Amino acid sequence: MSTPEAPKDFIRTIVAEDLASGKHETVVTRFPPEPNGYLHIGHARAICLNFGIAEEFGGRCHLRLDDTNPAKEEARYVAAIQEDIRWLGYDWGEHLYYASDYFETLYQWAEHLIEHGKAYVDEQDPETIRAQRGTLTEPGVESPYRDRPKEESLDLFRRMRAGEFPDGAMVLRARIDMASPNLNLRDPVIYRILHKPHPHAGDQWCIYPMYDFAHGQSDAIEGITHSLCSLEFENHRPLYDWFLDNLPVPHRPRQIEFARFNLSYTVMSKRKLLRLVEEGRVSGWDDPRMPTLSGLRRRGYTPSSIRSFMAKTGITKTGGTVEVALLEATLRDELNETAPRRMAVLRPLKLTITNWPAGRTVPVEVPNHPGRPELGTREVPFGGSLWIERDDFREEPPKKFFRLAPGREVRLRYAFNVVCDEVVKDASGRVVELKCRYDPESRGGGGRKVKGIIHWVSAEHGVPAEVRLYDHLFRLPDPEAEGDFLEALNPASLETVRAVLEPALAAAGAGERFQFERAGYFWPDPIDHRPEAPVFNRIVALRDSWAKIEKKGG
RNA sequence: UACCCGAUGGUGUAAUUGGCAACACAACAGGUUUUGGUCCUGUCGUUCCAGGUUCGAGUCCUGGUCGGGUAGCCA
Repeated sequence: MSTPEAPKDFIRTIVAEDLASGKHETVVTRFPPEPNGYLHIGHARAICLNFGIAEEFGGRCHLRLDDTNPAKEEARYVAAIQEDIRWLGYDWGEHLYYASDYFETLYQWAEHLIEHGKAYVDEQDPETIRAQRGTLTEPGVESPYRDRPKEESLDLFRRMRAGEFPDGAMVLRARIDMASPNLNLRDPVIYRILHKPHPHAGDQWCIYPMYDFAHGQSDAIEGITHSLCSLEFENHRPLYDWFLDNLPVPHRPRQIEFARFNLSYTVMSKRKLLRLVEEGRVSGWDDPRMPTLSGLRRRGYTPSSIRSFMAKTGITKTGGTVEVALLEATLRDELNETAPRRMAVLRPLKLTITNWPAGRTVPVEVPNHPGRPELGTREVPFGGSLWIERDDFREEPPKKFFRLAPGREVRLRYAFNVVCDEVVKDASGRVVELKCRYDPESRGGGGRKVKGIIHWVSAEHGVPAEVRLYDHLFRLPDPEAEGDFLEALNPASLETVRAVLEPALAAAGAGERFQFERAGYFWPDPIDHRPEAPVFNRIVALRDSWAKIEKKGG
């Protein structure tokens, strides 16, 4: 399942070298999400990287829930995380781990540090500890407890575990260097008291290790060779290595950092996504406009398009913003190849053929994919009463508009040419119907060549449906550029229309993706669609060069 | 005026590790087409700056500029 043309990035280069030099016999990576929220497309990069490398080099990739903080984590996220990773196409086999399963070992290692004079219990309150940490330009101040006898620290630490002290009463700190220019090395807190049951470990702990004291050690326990994380952990690497240097770990992993990525027209932080959900700006974590994997899945994105997108954007240490246009182009590329074509009228306008024999219906043979004849054809019923796209008619056509207008001729795709003779309006002046004349000689493309070709659905046979037209959630490339990102929300990110589908679409099965000709790629909404009440989502629109021409001319 | 990291078209990545700056997306111009889709062709760069080494520098050296990260008992 490896993604084609995967670029050889600096991390893969390191892995290849470590394998070639014999430093490692096999590569072991891990994807370590904290179960405190839903996975988004930013996580997909880490997933594709870690699982991708394991796959390409014949190693393995572990799924590890990084659950060291019961105050923020919930068991319900674990299932969602697994579902998202599987959906993306990756499998951790039996290698499902929890950092919390290592708590006992971690605890023993903490005592080991104390016994070697490399950790101490600090009874100062959080404010004092913070004040003593110093600033970016000034060194910190040593805690008065820093040099207390190790026996005393050991006793206190054991009593911390036994639950003798309330939350915040004291912490265990690594004893490193309060003057280090790297703040992470200024005697970091490694254990805190938290009288809170743990979603995975249950109620056996009331002290919990901090990330820094858990991550590298977990890597070591699992035999991880390359521990890949995002750039913001770069400053933590010296600490990561310090623990490995000072603990009797069974293995030596290496941390390598890569740049996180940003996508234009969206936000990625869990906090902001949560706000969208909580304030009801979207329908939930799986709203098709959300950059979450569950949102993209519901929207209709294919996992392969996301993997391929990740391969195209590559892995570097340069922070940047990828244009959503690339994601969309990647999806279109795939769907153009694979999606069967259908006709659907999104904003229906009645077209009546005045010279069509009353009550007559003829089947029109239509290819399922013009570029792939092997996909066969289907019959679409054609009659004298049709729906066409409202946008395909202009009473006063602008320059370069070559669709229908009074007196103009267009081809009804795969069927006949028609000329518009009369425009019918209602009392308010709104166009409600076009009366046209068809050319019996023009069937299937015979007769005059015309510039305009439009799609249609027989009014008698068409199936009404709700169609949800999704657009970017934000109207600015960088929603957080200025002020509140909510002000950048795109008011038109969802438009729901009452459309009419060609009959064949009524039988669409779950998971089937189609191109609605001239409109875009669509699929039945996985939750709301029912055969008797169809609901389709627009996954992505087709490129629309007429819209560009019109925008320029207007 | 701390420490760490980064800088190549509008965007994201390449460049045989010192040898003609390449690919994709976007934009623009044209061609093909029973989807204004697809497909095809073309256009779009002082490789952050200044010096230096070299026959030759995106790549090496020195200095600078700009951008990002870091002061949770979050991860």
